[in-house]
Amino acid sequence: MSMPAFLRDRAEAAAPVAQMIPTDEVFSAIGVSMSFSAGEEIYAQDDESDMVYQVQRGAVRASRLLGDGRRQIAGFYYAGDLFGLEAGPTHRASAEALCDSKILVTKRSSLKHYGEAGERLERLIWRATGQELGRAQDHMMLLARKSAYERVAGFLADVAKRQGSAWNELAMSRQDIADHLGLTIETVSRMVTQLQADGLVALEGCRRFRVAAPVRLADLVAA
Amino acid sequence: MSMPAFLRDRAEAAAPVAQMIPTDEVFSAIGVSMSFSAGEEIYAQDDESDMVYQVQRGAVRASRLLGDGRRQIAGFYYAGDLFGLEAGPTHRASAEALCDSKILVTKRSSLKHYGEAGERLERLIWRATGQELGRAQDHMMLLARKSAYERVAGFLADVAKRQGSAWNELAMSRQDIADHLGLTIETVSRMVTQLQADGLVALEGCRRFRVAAPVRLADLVAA
DNA sequence: CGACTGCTTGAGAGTACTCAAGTACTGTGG
DNA sequence: CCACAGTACTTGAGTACTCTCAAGCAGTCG
Repeated sequence: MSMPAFLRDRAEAAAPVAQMIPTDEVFSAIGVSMSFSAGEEIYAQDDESDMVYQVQRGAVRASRLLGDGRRQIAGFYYAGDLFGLEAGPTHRASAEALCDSKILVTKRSSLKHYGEAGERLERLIWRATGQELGRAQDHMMLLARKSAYERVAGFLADVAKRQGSAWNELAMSRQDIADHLGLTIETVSRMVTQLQADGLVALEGCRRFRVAAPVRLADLVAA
Repeated sequence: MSMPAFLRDRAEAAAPVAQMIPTDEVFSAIGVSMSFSAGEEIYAQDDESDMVYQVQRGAVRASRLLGDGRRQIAGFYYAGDLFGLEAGPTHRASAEALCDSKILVTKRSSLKHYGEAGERLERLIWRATGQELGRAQDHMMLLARKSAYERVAGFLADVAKRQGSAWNELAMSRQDIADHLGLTIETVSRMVTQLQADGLVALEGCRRFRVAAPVRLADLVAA
């Protein structure tokens, strides 16, 4: 089964009672699949926000722009993840594909016409919103109280956990990482170099890494 | 009508169809009211999280502690606000009363036994969760990309907007503000002094202030 | 009135930023 | 297959902003 672990967990939690349909099947039964090429915008900041999205294949970043050009990446989303969940009349962030991606889209207000499948998806959406809020709180702690070194360590640990394999690919640029962590691109680069020098991670090229000291890395992130 | 604006908006959005019951009435019909004195803990970090809370009177802070004592205040909640919404098996934050407060509490999983009122409250909870996520994204932007001066300005503007009166009370200490904004208490103090010197706000004592230049303050916050 | 707690102010240190140069990938054309 | 251009990433030097440590000042409660 090719369904990633984090997706399976989410689906299980949503429907602990027997004969469940996997998350992506519920969504694909209702949503429309769209293709986006690398860098393409999926929705814009201040767009109307009655849509919900799920990454089918590829990776997505949700970014928020300030008037003077300062940028913040609210989060990265991978296959199976729901996004565009922030409420309000309009989206607070825009979303762009990091690489060529397939995205499922559905209109939130029309879910009620889809009977049980619609209800199930609605529950999945709310559950995902709650989890997203929890993750946002973790990220606020990281931004508010952690050093650059800890932030980059935390980010790499997070990517590694999500991908769950020995070698992990970074779908995003250093600039994206910097804007996610509230740092500059130079500082991110320096911290990656430092983490490597300290033997916590090993790089292969600049978009591929391996966690070399899982325990020490976990300690650093938890601290 | 003494219901604050932000609460009215929320209730209207949740039940645009005629004969609605105000948020606090829906909650008080189901929830149990509890009293907490200043500083008292409402729930602890890592407590089981099947409860939802609403501030009836007073003010609450949600805080998150790191192993080494670093603290982050995820948010402040005032009369009418729902809190404890972050998902997961346990709360990601603890909540404490900032002053003597009355708090409504209800068990999330038991809402289904309350018929229509339970459903309505459930919808309010989900809506509040979405809004909370939006606010969390705003706050991440503030933490990641704004200067100390802008952060404190943003915080005071936010408090003023919520209270909606000429003079505003700060229910929380400088330490709480610092931990919310990812700064030190000294820096918060310096920035407040600076904002005052620049004529953006006027202080009366250290817990009471007035916005002196609303437009300039708004510009600074938006920028 | 004095002690306590919370807030403000000051001086010096440190972390992350800015600006600038250099290096490594990636893709394109010869 | 290699040379070149363009982009992305890394490294370096100096600066600036916020933190740390320390002292002084208010507001509050006995």
